[in-house]
Amino acid sequence: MRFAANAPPPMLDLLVAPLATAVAARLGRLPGEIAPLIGPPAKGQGADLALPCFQLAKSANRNSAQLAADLATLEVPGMALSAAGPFLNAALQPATVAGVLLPVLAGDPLLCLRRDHGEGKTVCIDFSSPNIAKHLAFHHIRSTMIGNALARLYGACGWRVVRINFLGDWGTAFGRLISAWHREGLTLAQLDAAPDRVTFLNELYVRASQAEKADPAKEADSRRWSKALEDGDAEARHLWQIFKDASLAEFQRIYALLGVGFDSWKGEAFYEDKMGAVLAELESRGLTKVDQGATVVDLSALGLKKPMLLRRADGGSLYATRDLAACDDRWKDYAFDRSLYVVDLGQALHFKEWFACAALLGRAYADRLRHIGFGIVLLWNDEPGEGLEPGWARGRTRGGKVMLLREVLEESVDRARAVIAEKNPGIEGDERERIARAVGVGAVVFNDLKNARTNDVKFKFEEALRFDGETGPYLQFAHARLCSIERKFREAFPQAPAGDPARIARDDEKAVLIAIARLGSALDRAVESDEPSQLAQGLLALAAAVSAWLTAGSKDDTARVLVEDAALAASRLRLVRAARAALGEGLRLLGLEAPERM
RNA sequence: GCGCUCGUAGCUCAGCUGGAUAGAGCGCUGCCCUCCGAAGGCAGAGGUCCUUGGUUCGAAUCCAAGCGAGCGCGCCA
Repeated sequence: MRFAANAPPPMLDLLVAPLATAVAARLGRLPGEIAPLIGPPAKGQGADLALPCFQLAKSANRNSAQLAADLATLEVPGMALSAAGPFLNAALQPATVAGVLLPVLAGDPLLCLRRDHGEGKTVCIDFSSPNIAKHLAFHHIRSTMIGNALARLYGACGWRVVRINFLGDWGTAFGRLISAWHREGLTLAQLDAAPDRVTFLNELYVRASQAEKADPAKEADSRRWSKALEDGDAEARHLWQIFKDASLAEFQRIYALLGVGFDSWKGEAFYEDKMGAVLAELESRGLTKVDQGATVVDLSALGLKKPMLLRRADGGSLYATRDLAACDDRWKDYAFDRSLYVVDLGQALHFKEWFACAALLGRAYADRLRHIGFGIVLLWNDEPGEGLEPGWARGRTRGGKVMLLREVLEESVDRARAVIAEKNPGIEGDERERIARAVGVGAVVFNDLKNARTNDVKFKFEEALRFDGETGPYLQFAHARLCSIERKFREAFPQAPAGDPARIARDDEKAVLIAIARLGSALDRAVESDEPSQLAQGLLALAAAVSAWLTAGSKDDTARVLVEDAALAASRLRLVRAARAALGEGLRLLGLEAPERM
């Protein structure tokens, strides 16, 4: 069983424990047997915890409704118990919840989003992995930000995290580029002068392809350069390195905007001379055979009907072999306990195959590999043509061009800047620019992370870049409101009293506390299922509770944080702090910034 | 043909690993700013949870079959 199956996380456990202990004592069971049965109640019951009594009744050979009624007579401090048919409901007093949680969070407000079950363990995360000399297209956001979020989520659970960008930096395209570069007599100065060096290389590539179609001699020249590059020719390698450096510099601009970094940039080229060993090992063990000139490995023993291709008929290497060689290298360097490959679901079979191949080779790491698949980006097509209905379609838009990640981010930042100028004209200059980036980028990133990763993402500019509803800016806004109240509190109460959890008495305040307490289990689920949306949904629930609470204060003066009674205000401020820290940390774990104003 | 991912409100999606009357955002209707930030909140209308069987005290959730959609299935990565 997985670790989380019957171990409630600390925060929520603090609330559940007294109930579990009391029930266990009455029934002669262990609290650890009862706690996992306690879950959220049905809506409209006015309860915070619920215990369905079916299983307990069965094992005690009793009627479930009678058992619930019996348990409802228990006395648990700070809780009102009631039976509703076969359910035991527990309504917690706000002050009780506050008394349990606020002192813990005062010590370390990030504790609600920290776990330690990854201590001493290492996870490798292979993500983003673009091809060089090509643009980061919009769809690259998926691998990049899912991988980034997972890296942070694992980190929050105590794992040592190795972030790997497995660059696509090898292939025949480079022979073509080198050939055209020479033919056109280009210089490094010209490349560096380009507004976008990847665009420069892209256009060179397009010209080269067209030229080759018209002239076999040029095609032959490309092939010569490809061969030279493979053979380690100094000039070819030098130019290849220039193309690679220029591409990485452009990538880094976007990674910086997204707040993403990597520990390893070893790409495909690095493994070019390291695949022979893996192939030789497979061959020497008699696991391979030759079929139609290609070298394949039979995986039928592991339930895969078709063999996997290891080497082309012309002797060229294939990327399954490259993945195996890279994995051996990572195992040697990091001795990982888990290794994630954040790659779209279209490649599921490829991963299944080479994972099986690793098992066949008896690799110790074979069962530590996980393919983290995700759905594709679909774009709305208004004019499909030929009488087809408008609808969601894979692929390109705007005249057949791929949508670039940078373009989408810039458009979103522009929109955010306009909204800030309108709603909060007091924010100007550098600060406005910084916040526009945080909000605009955050909107795009959260849109990508809020739903299950295996779903396809349906992208419409107007809808993905809106800032109302369940969006990144919605979370950021709730955070900014809390920050604002903290600022005003410091002005209004320079010498504030300490605050007392016992003064927390409102149901909407309790709802905020419970939403915070549930974040820990959301983090557990996010890591165990490699699913950032689990935390995203938890944060939406917290922000909704915060917004309802704070908005109540605009109609009802007594509901405000900043009431005249300084002791009450200070008490409520402790809740503001806890919620602000939880939201801010949750946003950061997903890879969004949490501005204090917006 | 085989495999993978899906099918929940008009649209886009949640549904905490089997629990009580299935929830949210957008859109629609009606409210709430002399403002602790309306990028917000409250209320309302709106669903044979694709179908049929099975397991179970209990199924949107697990199993099987079928229907429908998308994507893969030997020299690209």
